[in-house]
Amino acid sequence: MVEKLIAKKAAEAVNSLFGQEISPETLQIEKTNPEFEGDYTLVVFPLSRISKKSPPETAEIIGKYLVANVEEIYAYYVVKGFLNLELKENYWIDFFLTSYRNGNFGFSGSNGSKTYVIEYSSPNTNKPLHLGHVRNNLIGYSLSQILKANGRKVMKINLVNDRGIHICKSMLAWQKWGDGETPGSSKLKGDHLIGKYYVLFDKKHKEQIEEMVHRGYTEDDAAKNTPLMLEAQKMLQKWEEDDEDVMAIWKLMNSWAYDGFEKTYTRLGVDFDMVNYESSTYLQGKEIVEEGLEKGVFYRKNDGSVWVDLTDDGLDEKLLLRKDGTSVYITQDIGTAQRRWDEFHPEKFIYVVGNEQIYHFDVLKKVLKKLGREWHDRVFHLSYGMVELPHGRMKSREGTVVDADELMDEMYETARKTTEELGKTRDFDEEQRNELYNTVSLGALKYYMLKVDPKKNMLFNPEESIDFNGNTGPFIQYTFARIQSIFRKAGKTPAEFQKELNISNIKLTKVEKNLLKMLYEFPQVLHQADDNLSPAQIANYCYELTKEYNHYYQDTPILQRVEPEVANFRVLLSFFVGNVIKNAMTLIGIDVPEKM
RNA sequence: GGUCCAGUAGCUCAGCUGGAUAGAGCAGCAGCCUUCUAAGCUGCGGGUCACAGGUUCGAGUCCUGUCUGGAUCACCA
Repeated sequence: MVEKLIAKKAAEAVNSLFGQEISPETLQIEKTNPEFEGDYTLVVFPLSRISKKSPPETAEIIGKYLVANVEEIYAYYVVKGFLNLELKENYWIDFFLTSYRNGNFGFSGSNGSKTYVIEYSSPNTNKPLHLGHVRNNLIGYSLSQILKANGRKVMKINLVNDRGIHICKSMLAWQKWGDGETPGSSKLKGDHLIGKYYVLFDKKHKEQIEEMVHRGYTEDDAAKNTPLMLEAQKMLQKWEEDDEDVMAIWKLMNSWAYDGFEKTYTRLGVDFDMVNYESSTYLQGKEIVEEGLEKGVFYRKNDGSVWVDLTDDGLDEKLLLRKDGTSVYITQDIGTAQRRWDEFHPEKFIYVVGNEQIYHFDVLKKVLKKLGREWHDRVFHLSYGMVELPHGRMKSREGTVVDADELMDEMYETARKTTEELGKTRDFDEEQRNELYNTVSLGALKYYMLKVDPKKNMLFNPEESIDFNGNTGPFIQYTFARIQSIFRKAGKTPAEFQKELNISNIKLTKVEKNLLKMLYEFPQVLHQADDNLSPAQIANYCYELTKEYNHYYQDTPILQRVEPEVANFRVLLSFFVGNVIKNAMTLIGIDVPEKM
């Protein structure tokens, strides 16, 4: 990286000019603002104390030194306290020559065996996936791609919530009013069928509440004691006792849910290395609670329940085991964390879970620390914000949930209509069309959701999400497709251009240099996205690069009407840009079409 | 009430560890297809970076306080 080199040399300059040792890391090297001459900027304000001269004078002296002593630097320009350094054009050309053919430019090879465990998706088996899950899945999948690109070993885990009272609700409703309906008989996707009965339960439950309130119950009492609710609780008990009939329904209905989820995942393009089920993990963690009791970091109340006191850490007392000895949510997470540690010794445990659970993960970390697990600080909760709709939050009860499958259907339909209106697919066959509409609609959806910083709440505006112009996925896909069309037009492959490449007389245009600089940054962007666990940084980089390239494409002849030597370079530069776009888009889970 | 997060153009969002005159897209207006794909490009208008202090040569960025919005503080998961 040149920045490092410049910093090192600048430190040498300070040392030899002003007789002061200074470490290169303390120097600020930045990209030069585009409105000024130069490529990199040394901020010299802090140095004027050392030089005992004004910032511009200091910059002047250091600039002179650097041009004289650093081969790569061609010229310097002083603006106020900023020393702008221009590299020799050769530097960029060399970069181009060494990198443009590298199909994995920016990606690190595998470095070591450190595993990153990333848990995401984590659906409930009582209803289909909705928009919130979509954000979760896209973030989780993209992060794992980014981690891999940085050479990490990644273990993607889906922890399915397949037990509990909410599951019993849909089971009960189906049992009472389902009349044997199956996905096959109803032509409904399995998860949707189950969701239907979950909603039905809620409806009937509400009717009963209303009726009881009429008879003088308070709303709260009624909600806990409707015949339906009592029956659901009884069902949960039976489930825990392994009751044969209940187990049979449970297994049957869960299998429907899994079929449905599988289809949604496949369509979304996300996957997992491992699936855990809460039904088999919910008992874990109990022995660790015992251990905590022995160590004296937990305590038992008179009724037999077990607690941890986190008031010294600014939190509250937290229940770890109920008085009847059964475990709660946190108990289970303690257990699964321990199991993941034993199995993988992860470098990091990443949990992609909504920000409403910040407190829960705080507790988890603190409890692990109290238990003396030295790996407690490897637990990282990637808390993403809510997805809001123009009219407020999604609420399943009010029917304002955006269903994942329906959403993808609608996006597909929009992609089809738009594409046909533009007349882009006249020479496509049926399969090619289908593939393109899928690619474009998913590209739009994924980009729309990933370009936003995960931790922020975001607004899902249906009209904007299906927009294919401007800062959108299809905009980037389109640019990639245009680049590919250059090769079709030329009737030559990149390899053939490469053979004829002769760069000795090439003079870079301003935009070409900009493009090369942006490409040069890609590896750093990739590191940054890894550091910050932020797909949004990749998405935004893609957009910037694409915009710059479109600018180039618009007013620079690339293939035609230029001398062959120049054309060769420009075509291969385009190829390089295309490759980086494609690779970067892969990191956010988006495919790019050859033609659109 | 405690804790956490957010507040940047009419709308949706960038702005990485403090640096130069705060950027995109959408929406609005005006232009560009005998030329490599117009899902593109160019231009115009649009800002008290919630507010007030502070630190600093320098603050949208850091600190303190206030206001607004959201989340959370279950023997639910």
